Amino acid sequence: MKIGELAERGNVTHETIRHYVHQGLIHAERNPANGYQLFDDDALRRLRFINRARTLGFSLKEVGEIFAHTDHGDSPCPMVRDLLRTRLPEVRARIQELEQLADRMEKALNAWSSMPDGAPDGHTLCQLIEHWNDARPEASARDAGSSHVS
Amino acid sequence: MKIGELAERGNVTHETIRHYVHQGLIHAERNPANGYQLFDDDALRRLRFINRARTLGFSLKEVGEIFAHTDHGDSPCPMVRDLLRTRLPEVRARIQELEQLADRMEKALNAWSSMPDGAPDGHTLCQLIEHWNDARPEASARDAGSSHVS
DNA sequence: CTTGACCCTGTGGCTACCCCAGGGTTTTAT
DNA sequence: ATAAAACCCTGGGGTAGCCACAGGGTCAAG
Repeated sequence: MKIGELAERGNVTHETIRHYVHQGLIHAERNPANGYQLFDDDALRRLRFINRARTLGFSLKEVGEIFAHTDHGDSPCPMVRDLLRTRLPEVRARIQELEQLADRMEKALNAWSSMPDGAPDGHTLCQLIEHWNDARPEASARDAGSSHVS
Repeated sequence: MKIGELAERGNVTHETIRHYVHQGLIHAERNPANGYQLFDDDALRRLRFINRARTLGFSLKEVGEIFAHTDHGDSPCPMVRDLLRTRLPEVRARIQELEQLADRMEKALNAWSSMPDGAPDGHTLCQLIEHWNDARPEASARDAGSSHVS
């Protein structure tokens, strides 16, 4: 099948497939007549595998490692378990960070509802933010960097 | 002050400052003798502002827009409120996504604890993942893409 | 035989930086 | 005075997972 059909059957865009091919996750033959990529059922199987792995939080790089194990004749399952066990607490930590962020946002909105906007005076950037109580005196700016919405 | 001092006082690395300067968020004079960047108190004020804005979930681009308003003589506060009101539900949605991801991971780990690894047979990639119940029959692969740990 | 749908390569963009190379300058210690 | 340490510069590449072009060639239907 050609890239468009694979994309449709795998429920992704053709750019996604091109990306996976470029990353070496999916292999393609070439039609020598026109240079088109030709995919077989194994490509579709890999594509669907990638989709599943990604709903479990695996990165493309990790998927590549899984494929490398399998192609080498080794069972990747132990590694997969390990990865998941490592990743789960990270996800939970990320959730906590985001909950704290949501908290800060909510508190700021509440506090600001009773504050005037303040006109710019050449030294003030935004009254609301500058006079807002950070509530995290210990936090460094670099820690805060990871508290972002996707 | 030079970049190192500004970095220290603002609790960021000098690379971060170079990044902000490059993005036009912080302005610097130049010492014509050696090309070193020279920062004043306004730079420090802006840097601290950026740090605070980022703990509230604002992106650098948004900070840039806030600065543009202020530099133009307009109060950015209404925009800031709006941004936060828009962003808060997005953060909450992201939290839910991650909670669902954590759930899937946990369920997979539990299910797998009683499953054999399975040896590679040339058609199987990873038994665990391929025979795992997705539990989200409606979900498209593209939706799943946003469910990642930072 | 043309139009539209499909395919190609290659590049740049997105976020918020980090890291490195390869080189100048300034400060501090001896 | 000088040498080492500490600081500064520019510019480029890397990170994750694609998307969006530009500027083409190819193929199927009417």
